[in-house]
Amino acid sequence: MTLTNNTFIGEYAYSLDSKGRVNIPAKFRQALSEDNENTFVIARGMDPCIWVYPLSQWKEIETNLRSLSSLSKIHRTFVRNTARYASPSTYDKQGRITLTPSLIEYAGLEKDALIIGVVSKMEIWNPVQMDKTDKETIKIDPAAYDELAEKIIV
Amino acid sequence: MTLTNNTFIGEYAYSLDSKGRVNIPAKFRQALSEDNENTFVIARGMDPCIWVYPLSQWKEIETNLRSLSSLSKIHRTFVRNTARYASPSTYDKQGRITLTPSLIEYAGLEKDALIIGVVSKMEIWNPVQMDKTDKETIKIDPAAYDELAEKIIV
DNA sequence: TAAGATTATGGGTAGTTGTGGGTAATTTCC
DNA sequence: GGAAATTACCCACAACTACCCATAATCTTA
Repeated sequence: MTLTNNTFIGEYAYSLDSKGRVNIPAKFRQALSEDNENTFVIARGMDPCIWVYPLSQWKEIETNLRSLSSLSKIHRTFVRNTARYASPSTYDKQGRITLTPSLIEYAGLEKDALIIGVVSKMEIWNPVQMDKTDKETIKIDPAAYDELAEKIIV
Repeated sequence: MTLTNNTFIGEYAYSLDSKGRVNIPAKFRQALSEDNENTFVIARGMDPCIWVYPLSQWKEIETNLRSLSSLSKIHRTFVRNTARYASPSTYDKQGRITLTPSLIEYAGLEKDALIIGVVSKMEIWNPVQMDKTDKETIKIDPAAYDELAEKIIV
């Protein structure tokens, strides 16, 4: 069963091969709408992981970035840092995309890669780093977290 | 007699087979509206059990998740943790859904599975864990419990 | 109560998916 | 311009999953 177009949920454990390729879960590939032409855009995540957008979604981000003024220093910095490490990547016949060395280093990826669907995009993590981040999560304000849950979970 | 669409009440004892499949009670399948295409979404419950949503219900949650900003750390964490363990599952010709190993482990399921209808969704429990949770329930503030009861029970 | 239908559970099989590696085309750099 | 390195594309295999059928128990209905 495939969910709504361009929606990604679930967690998958894959491995990064010697050529810097990772598999995109079959379910995610099927969820990708036609107009993306089998292409994702990989970029630095806000957390130490790689963000993988459907091409169409990235284009929206590009549009938003265009609207930011070059006169503002914070805008310039934001646009630069967002665009700088982003790179389109089309998956091959086996369903793999190739990651850039720069992003592999940023996410601290080695052999194992955890792919997590976060609805509008996906994240690629080093499982060790994900564990570490999970443990820090516990320190998040539980009240604020519960409040969110109440709003979101019907 | 079938209740309102997408409403689940009652308790059923089933077994988990070697392939990680459990039966969905026939009554629950009949209660599922057409637009769900025989599909549920299984996810981590707030208690140590599996939550099973009708697909349409999950889509609402997804929509809500999409509204959260990736710029906020707590939002990112919330979206990740909600989507991460969720997985759509269409029941087969025999009326069974397949659970993921990760969720089976989370709910501590072994051979026996208790399926409980909790109105808008259902829960899958290890009966032993359910017992334990029942006993802890006694510790809940009775005043708060009564207050709720008065509001809800006509 | 008996026959038929439905339901719960088990297992087999064909097709799909994930992973490794090979080869040809392209790019880079001296 | 040519060698080396990189990239893109292709094939092959092993593991897994979704789908199918079979059977026994249970429920429904005449």
